[in-house]
Amino acid sequence: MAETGKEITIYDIAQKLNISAATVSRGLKDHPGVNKNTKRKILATANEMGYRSNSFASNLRNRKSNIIGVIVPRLNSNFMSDVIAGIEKVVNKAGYTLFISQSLELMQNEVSNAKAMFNNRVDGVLVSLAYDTTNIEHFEFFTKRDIPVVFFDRVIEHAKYPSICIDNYKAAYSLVSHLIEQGCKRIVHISGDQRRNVYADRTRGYQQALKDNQLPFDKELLIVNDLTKESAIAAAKKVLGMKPRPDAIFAANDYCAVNCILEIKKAGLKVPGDIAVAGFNNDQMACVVEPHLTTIDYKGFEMGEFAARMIINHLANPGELQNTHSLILRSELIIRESSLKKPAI
Amino acid sequence: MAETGKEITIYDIAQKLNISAATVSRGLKDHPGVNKNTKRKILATANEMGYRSNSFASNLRNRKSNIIGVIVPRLNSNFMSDVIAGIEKVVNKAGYTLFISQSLELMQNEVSNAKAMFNNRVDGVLVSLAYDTTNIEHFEFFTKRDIPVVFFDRVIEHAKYPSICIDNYKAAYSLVSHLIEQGCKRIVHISGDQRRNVYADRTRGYQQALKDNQLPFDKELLIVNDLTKESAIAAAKKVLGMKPRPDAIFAANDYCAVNCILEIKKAGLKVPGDIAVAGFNNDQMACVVEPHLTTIDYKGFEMGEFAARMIINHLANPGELQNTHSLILRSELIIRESSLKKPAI
DNA sequence: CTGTTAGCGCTTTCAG
DNA sequence: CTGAAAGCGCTAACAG
Repeated sequence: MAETGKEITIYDIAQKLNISAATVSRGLKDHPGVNKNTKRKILATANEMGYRSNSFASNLRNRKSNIIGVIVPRLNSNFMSDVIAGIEKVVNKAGYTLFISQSLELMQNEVSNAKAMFNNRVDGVLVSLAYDTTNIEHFEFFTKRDIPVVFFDRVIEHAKYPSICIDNYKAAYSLVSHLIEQGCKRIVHISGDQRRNVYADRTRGYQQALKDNQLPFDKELLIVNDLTKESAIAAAKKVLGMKPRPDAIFAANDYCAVNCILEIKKAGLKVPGDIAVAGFNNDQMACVVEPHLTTIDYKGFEMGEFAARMIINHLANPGELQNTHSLILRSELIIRESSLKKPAI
Repeated sequence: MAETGKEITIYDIAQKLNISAATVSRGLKDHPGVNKNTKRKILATANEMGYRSNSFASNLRNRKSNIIGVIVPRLNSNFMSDVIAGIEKVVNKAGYTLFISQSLELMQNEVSNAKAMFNNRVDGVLVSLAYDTTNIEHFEFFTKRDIPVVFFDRVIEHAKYPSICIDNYKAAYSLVSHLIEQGCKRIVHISGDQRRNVYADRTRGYQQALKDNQLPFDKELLIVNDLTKESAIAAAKKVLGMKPRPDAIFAANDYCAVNCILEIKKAGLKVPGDIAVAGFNNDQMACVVEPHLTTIDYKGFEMGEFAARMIINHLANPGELQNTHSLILRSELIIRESSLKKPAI
C-alpha cells in the first residue's frame, strides 16, 4: 500500500529481494516449483510496495486479453441484468472480466460494438441480437480468428455459431393451448420482428396450437409491430375493433401484454371476461397489472451461466470439438388471473 | 480483409511498402507531417492486409488503457440503462470504451469490482454506490494515482470526489407538498437505507414539507426497509393497521409505491380516495399500476452524459482544477391519478 | 528451484 | 517528411 504515484514493476520487487524478475513473475502466479519461502517473500513485498500487475504487458506477451465481450439489445430488463449476473459469475471465476455494450436494438450499433470488441481483442463474445439485425457478417472477424461467439436468447441458426435459448415454439404452444382450454376461440397474437427467432418461434407455436385444436387462423389475427407501448396500444385498439371480436390476446412480451390490458380496460371491457390476455417473460410488471398476467417464465441467470460456460469451455479446450452446438433451457408456464376465463379448479 | 488467422503488425505493412514501422505508426494515427500519399497507401494496405492495431502494445507504451469503468448497483432499470447509454455516447466519442459491472447492491462486490478495474488500469471510474456501502476507501487507490472517480445518483459527500445527482431533497419536498395540497394530513414515508443520499435527502425533504405545513411528524410515519416487494407489502400492511390511519404514502421508489397500491387495494381500500400514493423515479411501472402513479421524473441519459463528460474533461486537462465539484440535475414532478384526492382543476 | 535472454507490437525521441 | 533504436512490463524457453 505505497503512497507513491509511481508504478511498481516486478523488477522493483526483484531488486529489493535480490532475485530475478523471472522468479518474481513465477512467484506472483503461484507457479509450481518456486520455493515456498521466496514465494511468500515475493507476495509480501509486492503487497507492501503497492504492486499491481500490468495486464497490458502480460496480455501483449500472452496474446490474450482475458476479456469476454457481451453485446445485448438493452440492459433495461430484469431478465438481462440476471443474464449478465450469471455470465459475470462464471466468467470471473475463470479469471476473465466482462466488456458489456448495448446495441439499443440497432444493427448499426451492434456492428460498431463488435468492431470495438474485436479491436480490443476480446477472447470470446456473447451476443443477443438487435431487433433489426439482418445478417451476422460482423461476427465473421471473430470466427476467422477462432474467437468463440455464442448467441443467447435472440439467436440465429448458423452452423458456425453455438446458441442457447429456450424452446420458444413449445412455450408459446403451451401458453396458447392453455388459452384454448379456457375456452378462447379467437386468439390474436401480437409479435415483434419475425426475423428474430424469439418472435418467429412464438408465432409458429401459436399457429400450431390453433391448428391442433381446429381453430381457424386468419391473417388478421397476427399483428406484427415493434412492441413499444404505442404499438401495443394501437394493436389493442385494432383488436377491439375487429368483428367478430377476438376473445384472447397472446402478446410476445409482457410489456405489450400489459399495455393491451390497460387499453382494453379503458375501453370498458373486462380482462379476462371479455378478452383474456397472456404475455411472455414474467417481468416484474406481470404482477403489477390487474389482473395479474399469465406468462412464460425463464431464468436469465441460468441462461447467462450456461452461455458463459460455453465460451469458457471453448477457451479451455480450444482443440476440442464444440459438440454443444445448441442448448435449450427450460421455461415454465405461469398461470395468473389474466387468462382464467373459467374459475380455477 | 485477409482470410488468414495470423495477426498483421505494422512491421508487415512497413515491409510490404518498403518504409519504416515508425512511418506506418504515424500514418495510421494521422500524425501531422506524413506525406499525404504515403498515408493513403498505409491506410489502404493496412485495410487490405486485415490489420488491427494491438491495443495492448499501444497501451503498454502509452501507459493508458482508454477504458472507463462503471460500477452500478444493478443494471435492471430503465433509468440505469439510460444512464449507461448516455455514458457510452460521450465516452465513445472521446475514443474510450466502457467496462461495466454491477455490485448487486453489496459493498463486497463493489470493492472487488473496483479492484478489478484498478488492475485493468481503467483511466477513470463512474460509480453509483451499493445499498450497504459504508465507506469508500476502495476508491482511494484511484485518487492516489490521479485516476478520476465520479459518483452519480447514489453519491457520497467527499471533498475528493465530484458527484452528480438531482436535488432529492427538493424533489421530495415538492412531491410531499403536492400531497398536502391534495388535503393529505397524515403522510407515511417508506424509504431505503438512510446512509444513501438518495434516501436520506428524500426523507429530509419529506420532513421539511410536513413541518412547513404545520403537520406533525412522528416516528411511526417513517418506515425504513430494503424496498423489495416483500418489504413493501409488509410496510403497506403496517400502514393499514395504524390508528389513526394515514391518508397518504410517499415511497422512495416506484416499485415500492406500486406494491403498496396493490396491497391497499387488496385490503378493499381506495387509492387515492382512502390513501393517496406517490413514488419516485418514473419507472415504466408507474403507468401500469392503477391508478397511475404520481412520481418524480429525472433523466438517466442526461445524467450519464454529464457524469461521463466530467471524467473525459478531467482526462483531457489533467492539470486543470476540477472546478465542477458537484452537479445538480433537474427533476420533475409528474402528477398522475394516484395522488389526486380532489378532482384535477 | 532460479537466472538469462529474447521478444510480444507499438510509440517516440533523436537524427537525418 | 522518414528512419533507427530503445524501451513500456511481462513471460517462456533454455540453461544451469
